[in-house]
Amino acid sequence: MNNRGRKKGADGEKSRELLMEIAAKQFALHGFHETKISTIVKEAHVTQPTFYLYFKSKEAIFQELVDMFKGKLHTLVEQSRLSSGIESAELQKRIANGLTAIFRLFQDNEQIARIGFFGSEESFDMKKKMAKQIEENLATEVENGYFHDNVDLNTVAIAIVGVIEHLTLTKLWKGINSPEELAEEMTKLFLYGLILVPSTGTIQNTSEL
Amino acid sequence: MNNRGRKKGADGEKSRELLMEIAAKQFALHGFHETKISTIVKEAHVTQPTFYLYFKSKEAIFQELVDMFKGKLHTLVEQSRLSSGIESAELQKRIANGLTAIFRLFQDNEQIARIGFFGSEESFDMKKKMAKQIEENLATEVENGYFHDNVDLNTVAIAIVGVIEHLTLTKLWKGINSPEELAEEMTKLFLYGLILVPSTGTIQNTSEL
Amino acid sequence: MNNRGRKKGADGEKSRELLMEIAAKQFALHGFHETKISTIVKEAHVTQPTFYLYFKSKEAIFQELVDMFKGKLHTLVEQSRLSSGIESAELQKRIANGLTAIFRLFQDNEQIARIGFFGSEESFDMKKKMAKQIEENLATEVENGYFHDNVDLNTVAIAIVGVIEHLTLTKLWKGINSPEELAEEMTKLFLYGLILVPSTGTIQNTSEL
Amino acid sequence: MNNRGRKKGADGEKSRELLMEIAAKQFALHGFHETKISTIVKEAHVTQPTFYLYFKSKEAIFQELVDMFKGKLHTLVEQSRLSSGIESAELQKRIANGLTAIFRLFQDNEQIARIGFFGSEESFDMKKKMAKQIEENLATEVENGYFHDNVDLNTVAIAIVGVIEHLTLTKLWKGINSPEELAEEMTKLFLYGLILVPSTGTIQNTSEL
DNA sequence: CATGAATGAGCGTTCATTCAT
DNA sequence: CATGAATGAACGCTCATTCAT
Repeated sequence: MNNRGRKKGADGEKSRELLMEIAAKQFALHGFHETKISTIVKEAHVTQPTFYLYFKSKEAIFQELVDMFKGKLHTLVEQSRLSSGIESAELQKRIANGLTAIFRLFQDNEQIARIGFFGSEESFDMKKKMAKQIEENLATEVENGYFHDNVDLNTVAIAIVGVIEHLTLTKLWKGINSPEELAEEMTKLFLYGLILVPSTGTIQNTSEL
Repeated sequence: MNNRGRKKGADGEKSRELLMEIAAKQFALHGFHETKISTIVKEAHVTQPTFYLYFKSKEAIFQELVDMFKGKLHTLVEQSRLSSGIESAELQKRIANGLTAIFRLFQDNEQIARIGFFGSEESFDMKKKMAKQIEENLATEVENGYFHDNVDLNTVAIAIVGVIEHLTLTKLWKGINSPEELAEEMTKLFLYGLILVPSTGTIQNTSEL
Repeated sequence: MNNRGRKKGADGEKSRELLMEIAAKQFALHGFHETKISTIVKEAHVTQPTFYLYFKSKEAIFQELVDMFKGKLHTLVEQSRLSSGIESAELQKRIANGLTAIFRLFQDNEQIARIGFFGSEESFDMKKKMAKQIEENLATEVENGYFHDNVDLNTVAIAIVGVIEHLTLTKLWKGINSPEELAEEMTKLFLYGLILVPSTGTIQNTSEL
Repeated sequence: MNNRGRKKGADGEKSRELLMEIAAKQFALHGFHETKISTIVKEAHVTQPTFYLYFKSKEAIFQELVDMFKGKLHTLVEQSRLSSGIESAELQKRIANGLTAIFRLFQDNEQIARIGFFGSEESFDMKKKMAKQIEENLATEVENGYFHDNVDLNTVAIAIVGVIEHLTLTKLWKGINSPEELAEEMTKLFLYGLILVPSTGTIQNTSEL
């Protein structure tokens, strides 16, 4: 006599999660405007009113997903701050570790990352904040005498974000490279540049930078 | 002083161009799907049928704008190929010039660039092709003994595209830096990296990369 | 006494059928292109989206109606084939029965018949097939020695279809004659023709007309 | 200094006729509502305003074409009345001649016939009038002792119109049979019917078919 | 005689959202 | 907890028709 009219073991929390999962996939695939509630509910085998039982609106569920990513990113930043405090002689390794963590975050949360970092209107803000933090880290390294400051640190920070972004889209999410690989390549590139220093045991042209 | 506020007998070519201009702005601002024909024609002070007098469909005008950007990019690439043939001792300058040209293109054609490079489905393709061309250039520099190949050239090329992309969005189009400035910073960064080489007249660690 | 004037929570199947009914009437009256969804839904006291709740498109509902008629016609043909197998001395009666069945079909399904037989692009095909079947029947009668073949049987078949068509439009659907009446008249006409055989003391078959 | 701005020897009467010709073709092919002014003028190499220089509206040119057919049909009827006055012993031939004339009219004026006889709202009326005249002719033949009246003459008349209509569409306009052939077959069919008179040693009128 | 440019009115269709049950 | 049924608002597009030149 219980379960009357219920569809196979309906469970509010379950439905909600299912809807979020499917919505994440759809938003990641097609963006906000091209994702249709009707598609989401169809795939979740529930009806449209059920959707509105759990989410106030299309905007609401989208924002919830964006916030999820924001949270993960925030956590990462918190942790990285800690680790950045540890003074270490192995500069390259330390930097690579930081980047690896970022790429891993993107790899493990592809869908909400797509939404939060590429599909939302807040993504600009998030990237800006990320750049800011990187800039601060860079400044520390300069102070510590590891990095020169011949290039504008904000520009460098923005460049790093741009590279992370593009490598994630074209390599990481295509399965071409692992987080570790990408992190290592990036680190080498940003640390030492492309120039081939003639090992004539003499002075090189980095001086005039 | 004639023709003021005239609706009938106006200049067709002008109407067409006006519509394109407004459409470009709208597409750049809101993307394809969120741009409404009704908005475009309202801003152009014409009615909807007038739009269809000049464009077959919403898709058609969008593609026309995308193609405009593709054309400009193609022209740029053509020219850069020529100049890249000229062997020059001033490597840094040469690279900076190439980047300056790209940033200038983006600066002078902001709207269609937004559409073609950021808003269209072809944008991925265009970036891929751009990366490919950059990779080829890098390979030449390696052969010529200017660059090392300690990092995967394709990864570098993709990184460069990512940096151009992000700097354009966050610096160039915000009016913070000029094409020349951005090009120079980028060149320095990618050529020499961030590492501060202790000028103790000794060997540097690029060797073990 | 409940449900009076209710818009929400109404019976979906009923709405669907109501829409089909009205659509049938409209298509029959004005043809496909001049029938407007707006008219249909207005008459059904629902809004346009409701229409699309039940039918994929204007084409879809039209085709559904055409198919309904095709089905009925097919069924009729199936049955008539069976009965045509029964050899009978009463040729005239048998033929009249066949025609009666056809006219009854048209009478009982006026609207979808109008659509399928007069308003659709398939109508030509259906008439052609109908003629073909009639031609086959005629050929059998010729073989059986009932009919001569002084006239081309295909022409006769087409003529019969033409007569059915026109009598349906001008007599049956105007309520002037019953299926039986029309069938009998047609049979007499096609069997014996109009000519008056001079009663020169010999037998002539016009007598039993 | 004349002809300034004129398109190649523009001549009002010529343009008008050209438009009518093309309109006739289009109306015949696609019916009234599916024929577009824009298509007509494009094919005539004139602009839309030019169309309205010669015709008040889409309805107007359509009606003009319908009237053309009505005129031709009227003329035919006039003539046939005259010829029907001539008493002749060769009944079959006389009737065939009448039908031939009708089929010829349809053959020589296919396009306006399609419009007037099949596509217009007046077509019913025209067919009704045609049937009426045929009925009168039949009545005369009955009075003259040529035809029996075992079948309702109005029904017969309508049947004849139906046959003409359908044979025109499926045989004449498909180029399968000539007016003469169709007329002869129709005549034989309607005069003598399909029945095979058993040749019980006596005369039967099927012989001379 | 003819046109380039424009429009009012309307059509088929879609989507996020909401009742009543 | 869930649904069947419905809708307001909007969108892309088309067509016959009309000015001003």
